[in-house]
Amino acid sequence: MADPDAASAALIAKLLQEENPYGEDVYGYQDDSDDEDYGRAKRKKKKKAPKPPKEPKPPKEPKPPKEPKAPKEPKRPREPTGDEEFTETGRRKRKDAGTARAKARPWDDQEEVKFREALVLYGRDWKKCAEHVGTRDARSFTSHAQKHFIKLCLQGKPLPAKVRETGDGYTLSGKPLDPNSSAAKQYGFKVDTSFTLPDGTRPAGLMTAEDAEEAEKARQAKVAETVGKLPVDSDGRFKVGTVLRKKFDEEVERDENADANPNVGTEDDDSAEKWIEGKVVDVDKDDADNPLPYSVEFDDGTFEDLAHEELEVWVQARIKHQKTEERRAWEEEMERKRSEREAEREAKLADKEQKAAEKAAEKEAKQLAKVREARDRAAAEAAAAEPTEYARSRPRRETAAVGATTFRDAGGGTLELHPMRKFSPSPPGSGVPGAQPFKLTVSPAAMLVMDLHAHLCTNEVIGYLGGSWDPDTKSLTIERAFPGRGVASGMDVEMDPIAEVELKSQVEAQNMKVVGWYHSHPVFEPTPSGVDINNQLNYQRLFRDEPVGVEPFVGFIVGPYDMRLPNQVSSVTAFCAQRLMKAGATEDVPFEVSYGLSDDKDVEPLTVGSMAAVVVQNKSTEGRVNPTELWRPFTTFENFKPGGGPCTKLAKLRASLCARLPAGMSELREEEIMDGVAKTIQTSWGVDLGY
DNA sequence: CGCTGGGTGCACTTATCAGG
DNA sequence: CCTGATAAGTGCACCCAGCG
Repeated sequence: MADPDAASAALIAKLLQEENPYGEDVYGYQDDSDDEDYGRAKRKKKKKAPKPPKEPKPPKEPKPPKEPKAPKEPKRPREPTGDEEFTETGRRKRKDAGTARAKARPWDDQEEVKFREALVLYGRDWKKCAEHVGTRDARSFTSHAQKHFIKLCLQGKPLPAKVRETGDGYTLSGKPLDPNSSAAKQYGFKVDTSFTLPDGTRPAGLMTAEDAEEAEKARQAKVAETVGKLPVDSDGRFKVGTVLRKKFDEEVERDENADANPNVGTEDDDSAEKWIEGKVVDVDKDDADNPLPYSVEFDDGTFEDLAHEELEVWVQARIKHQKTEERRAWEEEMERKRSEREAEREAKLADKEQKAAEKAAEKEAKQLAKVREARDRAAAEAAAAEPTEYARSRPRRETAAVGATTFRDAGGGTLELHPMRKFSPSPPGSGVPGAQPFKLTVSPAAMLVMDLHAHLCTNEVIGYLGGSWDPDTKSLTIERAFPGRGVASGMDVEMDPIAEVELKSQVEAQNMKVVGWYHSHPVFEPTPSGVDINNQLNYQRLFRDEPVGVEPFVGFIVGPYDMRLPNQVSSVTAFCAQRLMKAGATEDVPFEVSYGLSDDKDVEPLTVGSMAAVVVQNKSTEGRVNPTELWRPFTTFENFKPGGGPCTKLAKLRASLCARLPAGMSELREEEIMDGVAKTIQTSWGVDLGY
């Protein structure tokens, strides 16, 4: 797996541990805008002296940013007065158990309509909202709204604009919703249970309470196990024969590695230390006052008398050392397996090539034989006609090796991500050396389908991009994306060969050319891997426009669920590849391709259809995304600071696609399209999204 | 019986006013 | 301007009824 991913997830996990995004008061509830009215209305019932009403204060200037309030010490809960009972969480238990209560009455359709209207009209002014409904008081209204908001959050639907004026969060107050609050929990903020780091752990932010509990239990079990490994007898004494290691601190050179590579944790910094085995050869059991009752013989022939504590430290150190070695072995094993798979894959590829080459060679040989035969015959005839001189001096054709080496050497093709280089700032397609070889324009329709496709699968997805190439202006236009059925294998995708052919004919059926391909990096950055670069080079070669000397073919990578994204919008990068010479060796380098968006006015029915189709196409895909799962427990991640409430994958999808809709589209239309996508997911996948 | 949704008590916080 | 009183708002946990 990609290291950057692991590293970043770990980073986030750490961040989350360090600062709970919900722990601090995100904002001090300072709604400056329209408080006056609000407050006055509230106060009306208080009889005021018939003072001349104060002239309405001018709209308050935005208050100077509040000084960070001195950390309020949490108020002491009232002293327990005796027989009061507390919940496990420290709350006082309710006393209303068994008391009579108002009859619950479901919200009927009319009330529901009024409810929605009220939110649109009055936002969080609950009094006015309740008045608008007419048949409910403010308390009922807020109760209903609380749950309504949570559902909107789950579905990724936006709050009404008027509500957002007083806060983006999906709570009554506008603060970010806490997915672990019991109010939210019962509405099923299910944490993505499939997302694990390469070492099998989960980032802290994605742990459920149960997960965390389990992890803690496991940790404690491990501690117990470690302690249990101390080789002591029933009296707590080290046994004779106990194997120890001794650390020779004086020989330890603080190696530069530790400094040069800060990623090497302190846990491993004993790698440079020297260890030597030793054995307890005698224990002075008789004299309880002897401070150094243990006689130890080390493998270098030295003896030492030691205290119990020293031995314990050493044994613990030894266990720890073994652990790190185990880990190292595990990592090596993983690496070995990975390269094995890689080699296997490459061998397969090479095999394929070889077979193709053999076939081609065979064909060539046959043709050659034919030609030879004809030539020999002609020569024989000529020789018969003319003396042998010509036959002997006639130029001979070297039989070239006809191994169609369309694939590169095995040196490339790793799964490591390669940083992309940038073209020179000269205009794309200008022909200036170093400039981007063509102009690239992408339609929102293509972006929508690509992004949607990537959001639907936890595995990598793959597809083609159809459009046109204008050699005169050197502009490449991508009009539509054609989602393929991917055969995902780990981090690498290949397209089902049959689907590939189908897909090509689909593109052609719409009078387009294949001008690019796309794939996704579900949870890591959209930077091409060696395999991606390889693929791209092969494609480029295949689609080369020889007369113009340009390879009008571009690769897109979509990164939908990278935890590091600053907001909900996926990152999408375009790249092409070049083979460069470097110190006599070739190096294949990805270049970032800049692109513009065509200014469509609306989303055509055809695009809506494509989006529906890709949803349906993936309904029984193995790595199908669970849309109601949490993508991450926060919405924004700016300057490494998590912000906002929980974000489900559905919310992520909606928001990301929304950002790709043609500019200037009405909110109503946006919602219509997004609701359409969500509903398609709901019906075709058979999941309840509450739409 | 478990799930869903309406309703409410508790323990606060926040905004505002009146009186000093 | 400060301060205490007070109304209203808030988050949350929990209760309860209806439903499949």
